[in-house]
Amino acid sequence: MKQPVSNLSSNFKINFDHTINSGQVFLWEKIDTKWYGIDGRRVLVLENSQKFKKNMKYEIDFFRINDNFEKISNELKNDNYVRDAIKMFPGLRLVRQNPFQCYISFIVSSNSNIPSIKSRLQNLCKMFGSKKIVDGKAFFLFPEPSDLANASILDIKKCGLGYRAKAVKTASLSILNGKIDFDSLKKMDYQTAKKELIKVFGIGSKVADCILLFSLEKLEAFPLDRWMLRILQKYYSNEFQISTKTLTEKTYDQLHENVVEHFGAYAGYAQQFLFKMERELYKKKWL
DNA sequence: ACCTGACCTCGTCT
DNA sequence: AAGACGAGGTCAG
Repeated sequence: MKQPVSNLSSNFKINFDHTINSGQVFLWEKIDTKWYGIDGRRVLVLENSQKFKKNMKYEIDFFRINDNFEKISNELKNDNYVRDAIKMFPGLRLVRQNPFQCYISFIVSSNSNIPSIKSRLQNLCKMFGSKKIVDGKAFFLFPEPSDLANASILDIKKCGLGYRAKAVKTASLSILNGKIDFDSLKKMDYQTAKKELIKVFGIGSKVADCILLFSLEKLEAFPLDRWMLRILQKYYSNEFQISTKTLTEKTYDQLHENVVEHFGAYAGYAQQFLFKMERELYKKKWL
């Protein structure tokens, strides 16, 4: 039996450039050689060739260092295209985000491109978040649920959210009144947690999957956005039937079921590699 | 139940 | 330089 690789020693294979530039996170910027990122009320700071020390609990958690990536990637490599994508971006990883920030980020993402999403989130932080100085630089932390729940829709709109402003306010209220509780959602199975999320105004199948995958421990979540549909159509026309029409909730679920059957329990990881590969191919902007 | 159009705004392209 | 276009979807009719 092969000795398991120590998680702390294998993690420096993580490539922060690739991981941050993969559409999972929006509030990161590179200054000189360091990445600075907002995650809830924290500012994460990382160097390119960062090695994780035991006391970096928060960073270890964020970058999912304790996932057994050897095992996961071995399983993913059963699929040829995912295998190629892993070969191209071996240091790409999923991250584990602050749930509230992730929730709002993807509500705000609907029908938008990444530069717009980033701009809106930055504006929300500036208007509703508190300031923190790190390395002599000023950062604005992500607002708390109460900050956005108590804000006026008009003020939220000033951040460039358009019709999404109402959704951000009501979704934040759902946190305050307990209709959405992230710790409970983490404990539920994928399907049950997803049903709860979709009850929230502004959250559909795709956004729910992003929240589940990037912040609520559901690695079988596989966000089916226009890119992923294009990818499935392009490389997997033998495996999946993709119609050109927009998916209804039911057809979405059906396709997701087939996708998990094909890619396995770590389908979410597969999605991240495929998404990264295809968007790089078209030179799409990340941040 | 499924299908279609409308939707705010902004970065990018011409 | 101004105008059109489309973007990691969702909701209502």
